[in-house]
Amino acid sequence: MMVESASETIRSAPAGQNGGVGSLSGQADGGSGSGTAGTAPAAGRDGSSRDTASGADSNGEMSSTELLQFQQQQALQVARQFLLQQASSLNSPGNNDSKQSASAVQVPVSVAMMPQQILTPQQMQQILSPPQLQALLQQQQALMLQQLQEYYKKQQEQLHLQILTQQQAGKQQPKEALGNKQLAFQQQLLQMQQLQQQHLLNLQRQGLVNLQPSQASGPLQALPQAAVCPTDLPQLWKGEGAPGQPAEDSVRQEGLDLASTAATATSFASPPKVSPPLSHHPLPNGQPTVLTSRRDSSSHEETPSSHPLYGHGECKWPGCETLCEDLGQFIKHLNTEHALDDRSTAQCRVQMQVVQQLEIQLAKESERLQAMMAHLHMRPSEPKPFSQPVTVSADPFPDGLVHPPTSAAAPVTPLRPPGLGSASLHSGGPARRRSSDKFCSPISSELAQNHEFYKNADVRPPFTYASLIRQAILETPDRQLTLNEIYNWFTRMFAYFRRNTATWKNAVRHNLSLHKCFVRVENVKGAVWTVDEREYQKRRPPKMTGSPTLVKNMISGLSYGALNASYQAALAESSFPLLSSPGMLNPGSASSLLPLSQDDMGAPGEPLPSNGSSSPPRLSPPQYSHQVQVKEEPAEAEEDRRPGPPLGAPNPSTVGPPEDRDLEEDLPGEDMS
DNA sequence: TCTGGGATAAACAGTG
DNA sequence: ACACTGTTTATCCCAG
Repeated sequence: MMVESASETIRSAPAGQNGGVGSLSGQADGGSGSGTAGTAPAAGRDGSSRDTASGADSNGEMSSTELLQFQQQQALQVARQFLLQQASSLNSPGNNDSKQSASAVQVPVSVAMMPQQILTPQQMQQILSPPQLQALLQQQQALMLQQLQEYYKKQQEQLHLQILTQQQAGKQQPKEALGNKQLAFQQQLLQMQQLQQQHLLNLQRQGLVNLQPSQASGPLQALPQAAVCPTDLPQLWKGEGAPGQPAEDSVRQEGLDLASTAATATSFASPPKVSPPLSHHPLPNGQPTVLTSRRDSSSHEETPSSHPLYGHGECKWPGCETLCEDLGQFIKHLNTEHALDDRSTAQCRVQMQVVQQLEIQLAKESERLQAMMAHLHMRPSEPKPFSQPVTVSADPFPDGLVHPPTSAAAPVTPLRPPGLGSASLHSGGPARRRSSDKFCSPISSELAQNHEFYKNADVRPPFTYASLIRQAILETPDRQLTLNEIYNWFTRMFAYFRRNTATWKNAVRHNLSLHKCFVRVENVKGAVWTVDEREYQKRRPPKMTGSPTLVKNMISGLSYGALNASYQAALAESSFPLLSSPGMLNPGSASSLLPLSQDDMGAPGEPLPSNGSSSPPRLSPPQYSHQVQVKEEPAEAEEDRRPGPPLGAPNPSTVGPPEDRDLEEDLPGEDMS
């Protein structure tokens, strides 16, 4: 069974090229880690700080302490206003209210949803009952809330500290001329960046450290990949003038013009009023940190006299890591190396955007989750923690490093993608009876909807090899792929195949050879595989008419209760709109997926809609013949396949659907073979 | 129970 | 000799 695994693994390594995939690896756990870092109820603090800030505005003379507080508050306020401004400016174009609810946010929702879906098989196996599902949802929610709260807290605390330090140093700095307000804001920006980076680093670090077998998949998939990938941050922070850094470039160009920054922000939501914390994980330190001077509460393990940017004897400024013997030295370093300049500001902006993204996503997802839970009559509370503190963790797949969970032993689990309503994955055994696309939603749409999911979750896709291969081929411009390219597609599109390399390649080859729908064409460069759509459609007469069976599969196959069935159905309909916005996709995936929609639309071969509610596009094979009329010939005759009339116009009927066109293209190839 | 489809495993051959 | 590709056969499982 696993004989090949060794060599396969090695060979598939190159496939890693696809790998941009896991840019977010290792963050998931970070979420948990940071979450447990003991943060204070940010939400509450948040509100208070804002209020007090406004009140402080009227102050004329104040003590140094008051001044500090005032500045801090102001900074926060300014920052918030800025954020709001961004939100409105971003949304206004589309006349969306600054209210900025989920719909308006340009956030890769699908990605955002990940945390809710990415679970290790083992974990998912525990979620076979409604109560467990509920628990999972709650946990996920709690996690997100925690993250958000932590961000707030950190921002506030660090802002405070930063102000203090800057204040001290500011006396000797020329930039003092900037004025308190601006300085405060600058500091705020700096802090935000620092915080964000620290957080991300922390997440990543933990993600690597906490890679426990049962927590391979990651929640932080929720991070805005489309916007600023955590992995990109270091570059952004460091490589100031690095070309090819749009965000940064814009940042630099904009200089300190805050208003213009809005343009760079990919999205933003109103000051995330941290969703009314259904906090299952009540944050430990509930102190009103904001106004109190230094008090290291958050994840900073430093002593009271420490600085959030200073830890373990080194500067924690993004990409700095300069060693500083003591706090004093550090502060000096901070003021000299990370002074208020364009660079720092730019970094800050980047950081800010990241924070915004996260906040938006968090708020959005929280909102969604609540709505979902409400719909499902689930109570948003009830922590009901799982055995594992954090069921979701980063998905380290990309690098193919630690992928403990789904082992060959338990390669397949009930874990299902959000949008997938199909499939009959039986918990037992390696996905036997993988729903062929004929029984569930169209693979293309399904794939499109859950692209990110499959890409990051080590879940076996509920499609047959044949359908997957076909999809891979059809996604390419010329509808043809070499075997290796098919391999790459598999690994690129599915985390599962990045990990479980033992048999699938063999299976792919087997399928290519076995199914007549796959035609090997001798190409200049070698042999490529194409899809004979007609044959593919013939493969199996659509016995089932969709919904009934599908539903049955969904429920029985998964042992899910009605609740889960409906839940999944709901997910299938609502989640992962990512494909609707190609821009949110990773370059690679985006391009590869583009054809999908097309495929969905015109693909005659596409199976019945998963929901089955809609009228079956294809009632019977015959109906398809119109497209492929060319081949009435027995499925067997290989030669017959060669379009007799075909050559010139292989598929006379190829008028409509894109695929028909493709078919035409393929046919010539057949001749070649 | 039979049958068909799909997955898996493995043997084998051809090629570079 | 080896790796890759492609074909084929056998077996098992599942669903209809």
